[in-house]
Amino acid sequence: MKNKKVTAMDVARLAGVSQSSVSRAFSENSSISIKKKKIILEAAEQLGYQPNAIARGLITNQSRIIGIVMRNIQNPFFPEVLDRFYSRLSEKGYHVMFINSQNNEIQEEEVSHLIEYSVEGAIITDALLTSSAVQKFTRNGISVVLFNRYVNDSLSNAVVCDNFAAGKKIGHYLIEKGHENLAFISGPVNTSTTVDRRNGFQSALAEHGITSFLKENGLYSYRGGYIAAQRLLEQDKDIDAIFCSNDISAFGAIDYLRKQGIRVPEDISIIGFDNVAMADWSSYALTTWHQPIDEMVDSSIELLLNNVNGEVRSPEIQRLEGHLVERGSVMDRR
Amino acid sequence: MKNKKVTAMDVARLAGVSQSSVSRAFSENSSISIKKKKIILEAAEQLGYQPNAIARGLITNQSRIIGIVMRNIQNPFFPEVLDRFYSRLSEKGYHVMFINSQNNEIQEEEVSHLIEYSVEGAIITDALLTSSAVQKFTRNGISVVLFNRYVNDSLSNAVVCDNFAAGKKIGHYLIEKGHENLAFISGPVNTSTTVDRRNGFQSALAEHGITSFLKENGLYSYRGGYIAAQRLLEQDKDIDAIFCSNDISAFGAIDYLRKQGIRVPEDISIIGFDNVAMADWSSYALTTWHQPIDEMVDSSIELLLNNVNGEVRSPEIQRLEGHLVERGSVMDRR
DNA sequence: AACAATTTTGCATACGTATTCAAAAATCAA
DNA sequence: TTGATTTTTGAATACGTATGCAAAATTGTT
Repeated sequence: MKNKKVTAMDVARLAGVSQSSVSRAFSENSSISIKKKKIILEAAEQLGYQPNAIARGLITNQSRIIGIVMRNIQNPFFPEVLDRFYSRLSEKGYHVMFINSQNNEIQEEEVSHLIEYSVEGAIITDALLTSSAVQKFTRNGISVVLFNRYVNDSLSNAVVCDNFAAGKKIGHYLIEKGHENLAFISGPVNTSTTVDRRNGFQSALAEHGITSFLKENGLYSYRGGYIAAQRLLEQDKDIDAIFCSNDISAFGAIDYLRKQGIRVPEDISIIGFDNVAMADWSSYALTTWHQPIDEMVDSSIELLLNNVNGEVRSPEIQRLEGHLVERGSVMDRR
Repeated sequence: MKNKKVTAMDVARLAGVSQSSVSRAFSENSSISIKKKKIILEAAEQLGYQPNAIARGLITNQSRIIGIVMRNIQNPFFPEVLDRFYSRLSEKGYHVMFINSQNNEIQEEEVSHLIEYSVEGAIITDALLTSSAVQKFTRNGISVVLFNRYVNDSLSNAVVCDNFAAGKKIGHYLIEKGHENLAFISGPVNTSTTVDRRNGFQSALAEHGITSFLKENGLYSYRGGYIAAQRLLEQDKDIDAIFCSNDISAFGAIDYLRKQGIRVPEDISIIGFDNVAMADWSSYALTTWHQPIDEMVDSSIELLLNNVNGEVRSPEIQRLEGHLVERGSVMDRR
């Protein structure tokens, strides 16, 4: 038989006070005498009272929930991002509603779910917003920040790694290490991460008089990187370095090369992007670009919470700087 | 300036009906004429009305939220589990409140959060419940299922892989492949997964007259597996196979052996447990035991939802059968 | 002791929805 | 057309909490 739920009214009766006093005992910055508060908390403990966040949310219009919409949860980069978001948000008293997304653009249903629960903000990782979605969030006073992706439509706040600068530095780095015949394995085309990383890379190569290089779409996946490497080598056997625009596809590319008896980095250098945990595993020892996840998460949350009141501000895109991590997958050919 | 929230009252006014009719228009199994429903839905669309799940939850005492408490989110096994739970739960109309846990036992604060939001159930992965926590959940009518872990205290439902049977089959498999000097890399001691996998392994070895084997704690991590392998080899250079009780520590063990110039599987065979995606990567090509995540998730949800009404039933432990996945890390020495 | 100032507390109410109950409307059968 | 039956609909209410407002209580000053 289901127990009857314990409410503030029950606590009030036991403690000999009013329901509003019980509510004040559980709030910060409320006027209540120390003595009465003590009595109330003891009564609550005795009854096993737990404030009802749903009722509180209805009254205050503050759910204390942040929605995190995440794609590619099985890419090790994103569990790390989720871990960091969770830490920071729970420190600030927020709870996380998790939405596992499947599409490049957040779906109407996903938007509806977030609005239904009056989330106080939404972090969208690795996906984009339609203008209809932006409108719905804005109309409902829900602050949104795109994490790791952005669009130049001036509608959404975003926090990304400075991918262009990173791609450029990677380009210079590979050339300075003596590589001449470079190739690029991208993620899904037209995503801001792919475009910016490739454009930065291209910019660096152009400065060295290299006006073209081979590109294949690695779909940001292990298998995609494996196949992309295969396709690149079919086109040009003299490639001496490949910039993979994420770590997972770099692992796939490395495994393809190894299967062909091509040594990494002796024969072909591989560099990745993200710096996931297994980049450090000695079977890969991947040289890669470290994304500043901590800073990106902190900036995202700051941007998010500074808009939770629904103030209309000009959306901004924050680009944060990562850094190179040298391990063993890039040869020094000088 | 924040927009005023659109409510069912607003829709009612525009549609020329009552608020209760609007509510009925958004509900299934409500009595409302087709004509009126159409008018109401059009008015709602025009105003951008979104039912308020918080208000609904207060009335119905059904939050439609399931809490998922997860540890070790950066172990690739768990993002896959989260992905599957999310899929199944959203199909059934549930939303996921995500809690990233850090301890072997779910914390009081985490219990309080779940109760506060009146979650309709909670999945606890890779962690345990104190009896105090069980009491609180029960008192609040919240169904709980432990995923991948259990305790023999008869208080909590649990769904696990049949780890004992798996460990036993792995033991027989390695011996049948001609290995004689076996070792075991465990997870944290006293966890049900470690204990059952080791006990099953031990049982198989005993049937072949092998009464002891070396064990080291690999902490279910890459670095832990790496160091455990090192310690094992320090103790006995003639080990010819190591059963690692999860894949991540198997990757660490493999990398340690490779660093020492010890070939896997020619010199030492390695077998893991879980069958995470990178077990299939050709740099590891890990032979491993596949955990039946889909079935485990389905059983967990069935167990969970069959208790959402808070009916008191004898807690049960469901053990589901996995299977061996042979790749390239176990040598056939016959 | 009396009065002023401040703090504490309870009453009343609202938040937005779902649902009970009964009235109104619609439908059906004779 | 009338009466019986069924369906639809709105009024009223409750869900559990937070808070405004004013009364009550407490504290401080003269």
